[in-house]
Amino acid sequence: MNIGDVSTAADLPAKTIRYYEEIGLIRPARGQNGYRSFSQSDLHKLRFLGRARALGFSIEDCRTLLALYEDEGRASSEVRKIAESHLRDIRTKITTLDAMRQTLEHLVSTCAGDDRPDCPILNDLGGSAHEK
Amino acid sequence: MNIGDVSTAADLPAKTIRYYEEIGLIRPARGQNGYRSFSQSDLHKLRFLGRARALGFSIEDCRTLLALYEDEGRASSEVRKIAESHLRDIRTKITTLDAMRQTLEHLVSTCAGDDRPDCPILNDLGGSAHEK
DNA sequence: TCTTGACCTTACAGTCACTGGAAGGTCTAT
DNA sequence: ATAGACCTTCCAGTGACTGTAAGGTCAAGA
Repeated sequence: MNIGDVSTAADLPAKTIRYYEEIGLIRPARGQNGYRSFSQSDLHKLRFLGRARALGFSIEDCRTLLALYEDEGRASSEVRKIAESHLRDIRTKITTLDAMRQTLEHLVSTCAGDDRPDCPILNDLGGSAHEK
Repeated sequence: MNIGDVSTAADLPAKTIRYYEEIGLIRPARGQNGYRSFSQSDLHKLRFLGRARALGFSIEDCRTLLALYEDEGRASSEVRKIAESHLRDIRTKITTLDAMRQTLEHLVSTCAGDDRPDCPILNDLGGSAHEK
């Protein structure tokens, strides 16, 4: 399969697949014409990577997870440790974003949003609530 | 004030403040020795930027918000529009992260996490639930 | 056989918002 | 005079791609 075929099959941009090769996540063979020639195994890895990235794992986590996936003798505790650490990061991000959301929702709700200059959002950013 | 003073006062790294000058968010004066010389107004702007960034606004949004803040004749609808758009982005991010969190929590809970190789997390990433 | 267009290749720059480090100038206190 | 804490600029690196340019390859139709 050429890169366009696996791009469609794995639902990843061709650019991304080339990038994954560049950083050593996959090592597709080459035809005489210089084109990359992808095996079923390559495609399978790309799908694995696509799913792991969709769950927010970093490229380095993906590299480790893929190695564990290929290692028949792995301990599932290794995998679980990575997933739990990532889960903690995600929970932290959600907490941060939720605090932003609450603050912004409050500010937006108190802003008239008309053609007058008075604006609680700018007042808050300007520090009116904390100083003076 | 020198950069170290405003760095402390605005709780922003000196590196970040130099970067903000480089991209034209602030324009501190210079002393004869070439050191940046920050006014109270510069400090005020830096605090504004720090708060806006903490709410997740992009640098370009910050630039616009700062300009609106300085513009006595602005319409609050301009500000509200930016805040609402940003709020939508945040809500989308939270939704995405929450879906990741749920999937990961489920996967982690079904993984023994011991020294055996069997691992539902890797099985899922490998596509076992979707193919075969 | 020629040409068109869809595919493929590499290489380099740009994204976002910083962050790190090197190499050197300035200021203050001893 | 010197030490150390400041300050300066400049360049490179981060993560994970994405865009663009310049060119090579392949299959189908006139």
